[in-house]
Amino acid sequence: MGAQTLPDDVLDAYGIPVLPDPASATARKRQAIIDAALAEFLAEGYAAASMDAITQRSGVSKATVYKHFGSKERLFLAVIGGVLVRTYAGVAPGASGLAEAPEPRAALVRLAGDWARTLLRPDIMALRRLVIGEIDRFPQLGQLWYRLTYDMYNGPLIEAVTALDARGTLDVPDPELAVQQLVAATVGVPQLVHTFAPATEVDEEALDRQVASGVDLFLARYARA
Amino acid sequence: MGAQTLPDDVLDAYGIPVLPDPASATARKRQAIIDAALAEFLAEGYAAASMDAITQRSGVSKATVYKHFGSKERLFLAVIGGVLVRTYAGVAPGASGLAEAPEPRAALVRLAGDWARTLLRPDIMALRRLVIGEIDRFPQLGQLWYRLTYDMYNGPLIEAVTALDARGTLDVPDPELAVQQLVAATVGVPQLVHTFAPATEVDEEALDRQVASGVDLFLARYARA
DNA sequence: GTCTATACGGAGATAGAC
DNA sequence: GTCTATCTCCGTATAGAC
Repeated sequence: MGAQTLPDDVLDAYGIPVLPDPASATARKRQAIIDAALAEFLAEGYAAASMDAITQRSGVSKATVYKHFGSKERLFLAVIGGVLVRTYAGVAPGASGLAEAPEPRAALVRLAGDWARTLLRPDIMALRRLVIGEIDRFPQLGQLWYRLTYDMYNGPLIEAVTALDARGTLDVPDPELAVQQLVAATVGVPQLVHTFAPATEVDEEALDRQVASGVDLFLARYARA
Repeated sequence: MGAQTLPDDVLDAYGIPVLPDPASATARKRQAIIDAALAEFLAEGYAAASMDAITQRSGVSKATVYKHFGSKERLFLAVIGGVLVRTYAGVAPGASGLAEAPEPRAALVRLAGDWARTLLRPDIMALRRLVIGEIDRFPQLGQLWYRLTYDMYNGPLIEAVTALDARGTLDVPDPELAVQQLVAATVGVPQLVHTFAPATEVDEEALDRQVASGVDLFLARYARA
């Protein structure tokens, strides 16, 4: 039933022993633990997740898991924290070009749409639910999540909105609040539904309509007349 | 250390035995279990909550808990589901008078402010985090939460907005979406922060500003010119 | 570093007296 | 209905050989 441990040295087609770099062998095991732990934590939550299950999923022994990570708590922080950073690093739509876009409305719609499609991915929604549910036990993860979304999305958007204000395209007295409203009115609307009804499929047509309408809401208030 | 069981029959000042209604005695124990379970689940989450701890907090025996609720799972559903219903029933700011309010903006600001102050209560935020974190295990609670907020808030608001549209005060092509945007732009903004940073105190001044600005956002788009 | 085997406690749930 | 005492299993974590 359980995954078998593969031998670290095998013979190639010519009978030459293939000796893997020992360092990379332990690195592979470490990665296997991380993958297994992530799957287990996402499926069961922190408390119900079992170190035995993580051990079996990863194909290493329990002692190895503890040699690498010390405790369940530290394993959780390492895995979830790492996933948060890697997930957001690999996503990055970036609001960079926004301030120079010829058509601000189209650029905002595309940007918010990309962001919404990312955040609504089932794996990211599941991760978000896990982090929210464990925030009282692991406040660091809540801070990390919030800072990452802020650094990656709100921050650049605030700069872009400020630039558009200075150029006279927009009239935004409080850029930070305005960006929070824009995000809430676009991404926040479908996200709320999918937070409480995870099984619901993302309706692309409805999503486009919600995002576009949210951007129009924003522009109706903040576009210079 | 643990709470002691109080005798069900005591003597009053005249030596007359005070015989409590036996039915209400078991009802009181049932209530004690519910209170203890709620506290334990909120503090520890579902999986980490211990039936032993609930037993000790409530002052009854573990067997009694199981006689009443059968299993940990059913206890959780009964307690959290009950709290959701009771919480929302006891809150109900109600959007009833909105359609007839002389000044729609002031009425909307007051309504959204009341709603925000309710949802930002630490106990309700903690309950919300718990429900979100356990949604993969207990989808019923997610549905219940969403339906209750909808029936109590979004639904009446949609009716009010539709009425204001018919009367010519507002121009709202999609009332459901517009109400979702209004809620997101007002309540949703501070709620997002407090979801990921539970320790943060509610800043009344900032809250008033956020709510008022969200209403203005809504009206800038949907008020008839 | 990695394994097998095990220590040790606490979990959910129940039996049987009253 | 309520209690005390207990069953059984699974949890995290570690000791000691290789």
